[in-house]
Amino acid sequence: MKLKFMPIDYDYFDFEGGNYVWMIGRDGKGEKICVVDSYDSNFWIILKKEFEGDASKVVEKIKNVKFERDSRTSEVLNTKVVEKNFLGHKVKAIQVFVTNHKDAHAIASEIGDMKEIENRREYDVPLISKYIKEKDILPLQWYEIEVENLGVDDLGGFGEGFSLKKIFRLKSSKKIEGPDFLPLILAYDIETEGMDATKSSVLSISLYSKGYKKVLTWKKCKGAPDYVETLKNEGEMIEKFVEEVHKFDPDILVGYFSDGFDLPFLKTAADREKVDFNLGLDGKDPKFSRGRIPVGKIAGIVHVDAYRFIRSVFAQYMQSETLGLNDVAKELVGEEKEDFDFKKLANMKDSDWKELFSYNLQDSKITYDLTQKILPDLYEFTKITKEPLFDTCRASMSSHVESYLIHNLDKFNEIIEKKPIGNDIGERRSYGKYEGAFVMEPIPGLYENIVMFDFTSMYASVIVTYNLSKSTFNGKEFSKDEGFFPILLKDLIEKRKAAKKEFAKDSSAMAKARSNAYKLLANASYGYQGFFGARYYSREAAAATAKMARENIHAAMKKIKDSGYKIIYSDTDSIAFLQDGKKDSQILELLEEVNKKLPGIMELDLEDFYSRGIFVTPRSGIGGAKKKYALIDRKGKLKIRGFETVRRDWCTLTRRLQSQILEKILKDGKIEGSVELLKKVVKDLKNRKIALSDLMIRTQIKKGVSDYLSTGPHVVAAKKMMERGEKVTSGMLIYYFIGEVNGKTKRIGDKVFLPDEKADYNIDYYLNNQVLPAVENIFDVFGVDVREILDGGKNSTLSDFK
DNA sequence: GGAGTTCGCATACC
DNA sequence: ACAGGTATGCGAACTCC
Repeated sequence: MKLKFMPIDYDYFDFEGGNYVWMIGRDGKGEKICVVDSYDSNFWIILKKEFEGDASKVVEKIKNVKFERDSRTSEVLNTKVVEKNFLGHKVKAIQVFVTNHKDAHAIASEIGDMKEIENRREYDVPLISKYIKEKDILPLQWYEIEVENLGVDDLGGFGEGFSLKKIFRLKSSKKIEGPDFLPLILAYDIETEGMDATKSSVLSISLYSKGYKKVLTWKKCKGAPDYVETLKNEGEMIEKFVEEVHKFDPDILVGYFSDGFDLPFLKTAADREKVDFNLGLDGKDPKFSRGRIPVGKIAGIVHVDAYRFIRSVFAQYMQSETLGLNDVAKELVGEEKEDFDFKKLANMKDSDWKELFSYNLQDSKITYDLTQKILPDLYEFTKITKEPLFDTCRASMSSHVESYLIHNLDKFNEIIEKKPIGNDIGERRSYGKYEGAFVMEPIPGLYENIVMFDFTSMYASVIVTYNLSKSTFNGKEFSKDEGFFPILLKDLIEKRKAAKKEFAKDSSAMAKARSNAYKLLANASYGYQGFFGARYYSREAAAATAKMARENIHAAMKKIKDSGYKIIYSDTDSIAFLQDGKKDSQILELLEEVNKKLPGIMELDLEDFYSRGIFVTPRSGIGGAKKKYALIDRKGKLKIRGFETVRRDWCTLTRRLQSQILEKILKDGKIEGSVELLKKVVKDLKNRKIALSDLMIRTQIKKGVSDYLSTGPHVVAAKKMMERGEKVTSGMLIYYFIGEVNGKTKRIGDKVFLPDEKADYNIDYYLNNQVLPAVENIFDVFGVDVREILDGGKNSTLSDFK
């Protein structure tokens, strides 16, 4: 029987000691089907140069290797001697086929360090990755497949318990063209009494999709809206949730932080209430793998935690100050959470329940909208890195790069390098840092008409231009023969260029996502080579990349300088200089001139023209501060970098005042008027007119409270919270303000108050440790001494300012 | 016990 | 631990007399 098939989700199981892969996907009619295929687990043995002629001898020695574990016998089934490449060199290798992939590593060890063997490889590559690579059955691509029905008793009754009835055994497959995949997405969110699932109940569960909304609860509430369905108790509510998900039959079930909260909470609650939580299409419960954050896998439905993908792929390019649902949804889709005061939970009226249900539903709705927004990116990452959607949405940037490499190595007939283990990591980390980017110290001042050039994907183009990678380094220098890493990176850069052009033409979300995915992968590839956990780690390549980047930026700076321009700033891949009355066209000519001299694929680009910019001294008062400046472009749009305005650990009052002053200066080109802005704030501060919310300081707690060597104010605040019985977890933002206390104390930590504590704010602190430090250096550029103006020449007592 | 310095920490830039 | 190094700047903790 022939079918069209697009795999979405992959998993595997054992039968009679061997490995089988099962895929859930859609057929040509859009129906969900399951396709089962066998997988022949294998790894590689690479022979030493001098023993290449002894391949058959080695085969003879290893073909009887057996390994027993957990009443399972694994053995070598077959071998194949093949000419391969490894790290760019031709090698003679033996592909060793074994019974079970779980034992591949053990068998590789069992074979041991024979004198003929140089290396053993690929036993550490996950089964699904190997399957996708070797059988070339890629996620989210269409195939024409030849299948036969899988009988009920086949493969040990594999299909037993499946709610999905169409289960096939794969005979052959052929890649074909097909329409883009529009997955059916269902978002969910839960509200609970507390944080401990063994004790606290789930109060309600919301579900949302296009044309579908539902809130399940067991809390009685008069006059609840139609979308609310009230069940008898918590257990029945959870059962109903499972039923609703199965009825809706989504490709993707998505939550926000649902790996870490919603799914495990529901599972624990289901166990506590002794009801089934068989969400999987195989009739089983979600599986949770151990790790820092648990991962919830539902068989046949891709469980997506939108938070994880956003954090690893988008976070560094986003403006949001937290990665909470509210901030992220506001930035990406312009929607916000509703308000609900959780203190009310202790005593809920009907109207409060209605509010909670609405709040619950809104969370699912914005999670759904957010998922629609990031879906093109998720889709492109999946296609480019060729890993299943489930893994793509959870993978770190380094593993995206690595997947991209691994799945493209066949073009180079290349065996995959191993992951570092135990000692390797310690050793790699012990080398310490290498020299990185060049940052020029600016001269503080207000500048007019500034041009900014920057290199496009500088580090990636350096790697390609100079052929810098693990396999092209011979211990001393980098070979001229192009290595697979630079070639694949060059491919990424070219594809990115093409995608960018395509986007300029059709401007679809998908075209944009394609361009974005290529760019992100290319930009992460430099960090990947310097990352101790990388298979293709090369400290030499990373250090050389930084070095050649420095050389190139210096050469470009010299060219610009020699053409008569004054450079005012440079950081890593950008150069800012004064236009100095020259026409725009002359600047573009200069750009072309510089570009002519650049080696390889390196390219300098015009970032923008700015009408003004300000650079300040650092707090030490010596020279100019790096990574701290504000520019205004010709359209009047501000670009503020490094200033307190863009730092979330400064209070709103300070940030707002500083940004107002920067804006005024950059728009007017003079300091006049800014003193008044400051005076007003100081006056309000002294008269206690400032709202406490504008004085709240937010700092992230990044480890366990007891692990701190130095007890900063936010640690003091966290301790206070714990004393009250509030939960403090590492990674959360701690809010506090500095208040007045009696008695002598030096430590600011002794004046820390939590947001709801009753205390007067500390005028002296907010004046001398917040507002003034943030604006002083800006005024200083204009020769204005703020403290002198504020207290009329006296010290900073400011007593005459009421 | 105060002044000066170093260190730990969070956050930003690219 | 889950890409890298370069920077600012606070506040606590230390050193020194």
